[in-house]
Amino acid sequence: MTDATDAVGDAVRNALRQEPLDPDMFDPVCPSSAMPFRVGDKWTGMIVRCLEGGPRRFTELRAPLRAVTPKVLSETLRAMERDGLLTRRPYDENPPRVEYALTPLGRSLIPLLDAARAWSETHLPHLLAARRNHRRDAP
Amino acid sequence: MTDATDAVGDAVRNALRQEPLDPDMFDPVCPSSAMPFRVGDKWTGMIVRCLEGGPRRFTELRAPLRAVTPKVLSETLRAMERDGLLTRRPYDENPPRVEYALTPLGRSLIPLLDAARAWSETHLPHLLAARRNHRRDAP
DNA sequence: GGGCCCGGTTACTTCAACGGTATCGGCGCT
DNA sequence: AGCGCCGATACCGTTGAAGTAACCGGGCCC
Repeated sequence: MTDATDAVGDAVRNALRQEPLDPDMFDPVCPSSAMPFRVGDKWTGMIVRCLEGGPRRFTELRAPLRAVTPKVLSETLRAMERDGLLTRRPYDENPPRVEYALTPLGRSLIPLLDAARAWSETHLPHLLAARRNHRRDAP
Repeated sequence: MTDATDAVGDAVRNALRQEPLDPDMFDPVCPSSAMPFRVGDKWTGMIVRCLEGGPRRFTELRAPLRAVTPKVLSETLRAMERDGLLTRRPYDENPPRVEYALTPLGRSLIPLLDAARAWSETHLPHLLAARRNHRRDAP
């Protein structure tokens, strides 16, 4: 039996903050290996996608970015903060809580990511087919 | 990424066999250091721009891409050929002549490059300013 | 026969990104 | 007392892209 304050807290949380990120939101096969473009560092584009729906904390980001180690995630977040793509906001609580949120500048990358994804949906199969044929033609 | 596209462009170029590429068509300061995205390898985007107006030969490409060494240019071109982004066409002449031309797949990247350039024109100054401020705030 | 030109190739080195493992500090819980 | 949570940081190793320097083959011209 949950008590009323907890229910309110959950409601607020769900209003301000979304459902957990899908751990499978990124296809482990596709990313940097095949797509002929990249936004920022290896993880930048995926982080923007994760923050698209609202702020997230460090460990929330680790779920969908399963392969990323805390070191690399921390480095990438810092670089993005330095470039004004996101803000880092620590809360004085315990256990510690830090929230990362996109700035308008960070959000401005979203159309670019959309364009890249659209390109991939249309053309990436051609690219991969060309790659396969080439291997067959000139080994 | 600055370039030397002029609206007069394609018709004239295709009819007359184009003018030499402008050796200064790429800003040596801007490219990989600042822009938060890349198309393919370091040089791929610039090569697409160079071939946008029609086929070019190896040494023609070396003029605008001043920093590129023959090794890297050769590697990049072969990777792009493998991926179906361009075709390589050697002529049986002498001195040897080889022409590289974009395929439709390669051309399909142009809108993406345009979007990236548009982003840069609008937002890159903000990013650079944020980077400067950050250095000032937390040294 | 000794240059030159074009379109490369080969061998070696450098450098930054990325990754792995281990550890920390502060607090609360049992 | 000891453990675990969260958000990191330190140290070190690997990898792969990129750069440097030198050379090559084959015609052509002097």
